[in-house]
Amino acid sequence: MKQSQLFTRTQKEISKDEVSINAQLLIRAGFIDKLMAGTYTILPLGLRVMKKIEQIIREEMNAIDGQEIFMPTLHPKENWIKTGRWDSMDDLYKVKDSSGREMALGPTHEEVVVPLMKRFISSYKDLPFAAYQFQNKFRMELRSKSGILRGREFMMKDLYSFHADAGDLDAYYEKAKQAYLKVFERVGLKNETYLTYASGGSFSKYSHEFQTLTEAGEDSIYVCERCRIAINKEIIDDLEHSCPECHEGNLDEKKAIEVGNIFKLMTKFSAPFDLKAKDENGEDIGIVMGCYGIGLGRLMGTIVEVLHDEKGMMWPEAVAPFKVHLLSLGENEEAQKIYQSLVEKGIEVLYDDRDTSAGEKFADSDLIGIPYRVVVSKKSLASGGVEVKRRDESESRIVRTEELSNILK
RNA sequence: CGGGAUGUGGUGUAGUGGUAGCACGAUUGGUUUGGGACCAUUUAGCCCGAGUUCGACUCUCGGCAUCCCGACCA
Repeated sequence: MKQSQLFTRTQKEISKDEVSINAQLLIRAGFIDKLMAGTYTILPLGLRVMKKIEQIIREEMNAIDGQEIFMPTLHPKENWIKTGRWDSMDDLYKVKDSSGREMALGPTHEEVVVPLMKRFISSYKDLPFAAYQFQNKFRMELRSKSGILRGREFMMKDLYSFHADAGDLDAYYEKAKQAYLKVFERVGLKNETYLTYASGGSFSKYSHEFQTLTEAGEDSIYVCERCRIAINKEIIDDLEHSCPECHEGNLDEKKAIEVGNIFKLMTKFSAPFDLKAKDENGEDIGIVMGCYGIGLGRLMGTIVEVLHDEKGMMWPEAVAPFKVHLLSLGENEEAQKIYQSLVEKGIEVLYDDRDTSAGEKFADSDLIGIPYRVVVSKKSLASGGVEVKRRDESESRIVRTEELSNILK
């Protein structure tokens, strides 16, 4: 894409109110725009990142046999009455239509997915399976904060699994756990993300969160470096301050943000909707469920919090809006040719063809944080080609133009 | 929801009970082109409402918004 055609532009300065790093960088670079506290427009560059994150998650959910669906945002009140959450969930957005009918804006989708599955599950033979979606969730946060890390409306992947018994749920839960670790590895947060024991509520001893270490986080976790796991502070006393795997007490307290969680729901939601199946003997069995969530916007924000320097963002290749940032300095015809040839080879490239100063192009390139910067100028051409520099390295090198696409493979 | 801070062009700020100024940005034109270049040009503002007052951006009250701390948070 030509940068001259991008309707967004970068900003050098940002309102002093914006103190969180993810908001500062994403807004300055034109990835997102704030509409209200906790609600953001995703702009072209930001959406490219979101779509890459989405696709990675989709591939991993498909790999554990998740079937993608898309459920509505508007939910009938009756379903929420049935689970008791119409009254008990205080961050539920309630809306009314002109006839006075009340509805909820979905903060999660058990109230939709469970009644839905009543239509399709009748036998143990229909089990197990899992369905998931990418959907905007609404939560009436009393205090949204930390840029896009805690919003009131946010994109989330939620997967629900359905099983004939707890043992089968356990097995699937383990698969989901591994799939989640894969997702966080693929988006570039492997080293900072810990499987974390957290409170399980009333139906299982512990749930698991995926916590990424960052000062911007709102949770405190205790990390066991040796086992690569952590314990949420909320349950540390239950575990007597020791690692549940190796039972050592040598734990570090760290700030972290919850980027995902997985939960055994058991029959908590299947029961109120009377979702059951027949077993081999024709007897009714209650269906046990698991749910598994990842907030996409929060994940994007977390990547920024973890991977940036004083000049801007540093996107991992897997989620970067483009692979290559091609800068044309001064007038030269070579840049345009290189751009076309890279595009023809299927390489995603943002081409800074704007008529602005070199300094501005460099600054913008550092801010936007595309993994490879390729500079075409009289100077580079005189030294034999183009200058290639990785965003996360300080040294650049001159590459002959013909070899460029090989380097970028 | 409890506490705190702040509201003046897009951003950062100055200012006085009596015509709101500067810088950056943005626009347009031109000169530039290896780290946010230069010249000219144009543009845009006192959060909202009530009160006090001859007169309120300024004082009072009430609201609203944003950010921060806490609480809450599958």
